[in-house]
Amino acid sequence: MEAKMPPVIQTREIADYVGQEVIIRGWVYNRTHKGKLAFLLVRDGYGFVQCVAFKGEIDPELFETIAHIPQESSVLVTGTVRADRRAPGLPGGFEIGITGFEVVQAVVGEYPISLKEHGVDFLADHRHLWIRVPSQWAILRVRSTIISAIREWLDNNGFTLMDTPILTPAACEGTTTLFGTEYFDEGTAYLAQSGQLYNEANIFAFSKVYCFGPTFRAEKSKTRRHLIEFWMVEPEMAFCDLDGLMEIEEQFISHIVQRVLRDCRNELLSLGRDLSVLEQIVAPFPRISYDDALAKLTEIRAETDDPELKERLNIQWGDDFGSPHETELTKLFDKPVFVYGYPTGAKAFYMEPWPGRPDVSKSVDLLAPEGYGEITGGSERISDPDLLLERIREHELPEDAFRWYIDLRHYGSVPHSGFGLGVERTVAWICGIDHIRETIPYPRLINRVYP
RNA sequence: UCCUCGGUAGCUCAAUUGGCAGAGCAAUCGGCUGUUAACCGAUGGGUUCCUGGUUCGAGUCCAGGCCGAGGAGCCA
Repeated sequence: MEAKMPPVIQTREIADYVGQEVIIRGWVYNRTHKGKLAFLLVRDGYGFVQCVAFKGEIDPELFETIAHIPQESSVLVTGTVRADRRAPGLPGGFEIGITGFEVVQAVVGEYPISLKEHGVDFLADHRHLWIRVPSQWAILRVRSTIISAIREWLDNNGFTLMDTPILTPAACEGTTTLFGTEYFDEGTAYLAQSGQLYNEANIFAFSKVYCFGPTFRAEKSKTRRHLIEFWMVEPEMAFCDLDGLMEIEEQFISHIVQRVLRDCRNELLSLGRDLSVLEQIVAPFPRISYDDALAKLTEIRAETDDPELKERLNIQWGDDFGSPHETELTKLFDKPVFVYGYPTGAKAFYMEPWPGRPDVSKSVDLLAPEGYGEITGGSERISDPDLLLERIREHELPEDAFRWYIDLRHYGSVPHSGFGLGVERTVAWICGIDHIRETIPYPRLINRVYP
């Protein structure tokens, strides 16, 4: 009788194969050998598993091959799965006793990324290889799950996906600097910084919509929370006021966090994330007005003995919050907190004024806990055509370019609201990592477009 | 754009007052039956970011530049 080939399995399902012979197709992440005993830590894209070979149990030549296989060589490992508490991996606790071993390609020379520490510049230069290490692999798996959860919730809650253009005719909000590019005979086109204005048209056809795509900001920002190219999901809802907006946001964010907890437990644990912190991220979220937040900050500033913090927290009514303010505010809560009712002057032109207080807008930012800061920004939009035109003129925006946008308010205008969620900031918060550059496969920073 | 700090072996870093350029890891070879970034021994490995200056002598001091990091502003 012909010998049956063992099944090729994924390391994440290894617990189901204890006692069976299986094949793992992957890459050697680490190798160590101790005389007649050799250990390989093999990754296959779904996890990491330790494979063990004993000299004497297998062909001596094969043992030498295993004991000397260079890091990152591609291999086919055949062996029997067994549970062993000592075995590292993801999920750990299982290992494979090697019975067969085939080298697909043996790495020649040095693999640049060792298991020792590296500097950020070196790692960034080798991002194409860096994504293989467990921490980066885990972060990017969480990112994928977050994006899946975003789409899942919106698709299941009556939202229609509307892809808004990436090449746009003019400044959408007139605030940030845009990337320009030559556009045939039409002059300069700009890379989108938001799909919101288009979504405001889309809701009149589909009621609830979202766009999801890359966003480009040519700002010379150089901080741990800024990318030049980042991904943003922007839901927009007809017949929705500021309160309705906050309810949707908290349901949406809660779903994302709980879905990651369900599907990426091992990844989060491998990143050292405290899961209990994430487990309490369930709607409703606390809400605080800009006025009250400002009062709290003034209080904190008065109480601190740190002269540096005192200086950094210096703020007057009308100013937008900077990151020091956001950090101090979020320390007061263990859930994300809504800050609503920002001064009109600090926000974009299209925001509906507060009833009876024209200097305040019906705007709301959601600040993530643990100092991660703003992850969403949204507002109720102006629905009156005359007020909108007035605002466009006040902001000295090109009236012609906004003709279609004002037009929307003439044909069945309704109260409507929307927000934008920054995917990378959300990934950074949920994973508990310091810098946004690790939350996207190939980050674009002010001083980096390679690789 | 502003403020602060940094640039030495493939990587991470050390080098006393200005006095012979060093270590660990990685690579190559050898040893070891439970390693967790294994360990032990051996071998090879340098434009000290660049340009100019001071000095008998510069990785070290001075001037200018380049590159990077952290923070600020702006924002998601």
